[in-house]
Amino acid sequence: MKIPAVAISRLSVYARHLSVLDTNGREVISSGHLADLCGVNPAQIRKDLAYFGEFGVRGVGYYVKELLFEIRKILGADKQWRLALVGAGNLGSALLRHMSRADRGYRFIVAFDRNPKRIGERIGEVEVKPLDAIDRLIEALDIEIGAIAVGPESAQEVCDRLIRAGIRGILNFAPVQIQCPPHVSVEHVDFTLKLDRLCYRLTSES
Amino acid sequence: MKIPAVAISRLSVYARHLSVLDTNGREVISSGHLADLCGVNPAQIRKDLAYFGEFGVRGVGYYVKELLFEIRKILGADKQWRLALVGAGNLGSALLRHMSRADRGYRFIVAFDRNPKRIGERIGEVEVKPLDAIDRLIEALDIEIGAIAVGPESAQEVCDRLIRAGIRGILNFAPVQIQCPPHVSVEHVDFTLKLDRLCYRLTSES
DNA sequence: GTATGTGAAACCGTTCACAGCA
DNA sequence: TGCTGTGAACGGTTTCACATAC
Repeated sequence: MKIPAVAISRLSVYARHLSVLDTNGREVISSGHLADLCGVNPAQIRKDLAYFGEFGVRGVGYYVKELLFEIRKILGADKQWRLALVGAGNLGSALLRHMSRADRGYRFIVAFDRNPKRIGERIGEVEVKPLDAIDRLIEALDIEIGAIAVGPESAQEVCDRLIRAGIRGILNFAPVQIQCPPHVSVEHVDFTLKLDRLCYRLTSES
Repeated sequence: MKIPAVAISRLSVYARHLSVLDTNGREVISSGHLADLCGVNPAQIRKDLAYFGEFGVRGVGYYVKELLFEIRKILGADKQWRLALVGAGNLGSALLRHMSRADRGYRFIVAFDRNPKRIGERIGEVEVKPLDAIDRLIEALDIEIGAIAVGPESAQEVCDRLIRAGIRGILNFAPVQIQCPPHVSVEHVDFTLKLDRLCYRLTSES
């Protein structure tokens, strides 16, 4: 069955709120209450969950711990993912430092950069390696996801290189669309598009 | 007429490609060719443009310079927007440095931070001010958009403060939904949601 | 002939409303 | 009684197909 990508993002949001609820000692929650917290329709939550099975108890609701566990399993968040960063500039190094103190399921293992001055530098918990090391290290370090934080002009080249090295998941921060074979998944993160949207609304609504 | 937000983001993408085409000296382009470049359906481009008027010539296509100009006008990208950053940590300072060398229509004018150690520091082209200065400076500096790059626990408070100071557009990098009155527009940028999506696909497609 | 602009059709995601079960 | 799970209705976006204009 085909599951919409937005539904997956909503599951992440549900998981975040469930995690807080669990920490607060809450044991059971209804779709209605969770929907209020997440700002969505109750039926939406039930439909999203129905893609994957039946996790609730009729007349009662969902057991917080159990549902959180199940959603984590669905999302693949029940393991540690090993990431590599390409491009240790402003954005890239911010990512490294940001994630090094995150207790989540994501861990940057290594970073690559073109600039010789940065090679050998330590940022957060990782060391910066030259681009040529990609082919060797991606496999040796068992990296599963590549984050691209280089300029738009070299994003495609870096992408090709990562794929050649065996990467199947790419998080692209460069403001360009990237071409990939179908066995590779790409997610594009581009806050300038969001900024443009904001400005459009500020322009048109006044 | 109600225009879908995704349509606006597509206009941004069209504009990017048109800009490159223009630089390369291209004068005319058809929806079919532009669609190939942008990875969308040709009818999609025509429909998106039709929300705002008629910009093409039948049998010919679109004049690149003219269409680019019109889209920029629609998006409100024909002016310089004045931004303020709240939260000059890893992500925040990366944003400042990143945007200070961007020749786009966005300019960070000032940054705010809670941490006394950071007050007075200069990052990129702006100086870090204390949070209390928000109320006064947002108006004095004629800031139109606030970017929130603080932790999830203080995002809502910062948001309220910005709105009280007169901000009508917010770019939220904190991984929480934010409550706002209807006259304020918010865009949420959250790469961890994208990362979760990636992991879901890597998990389920194997 | 060629490519736009646009009603109609197809598609997809969301919400409703209620049957089913604790 | 109360809340989940789900078929059906709804609403919105994308794509098709063709009339229209250069």
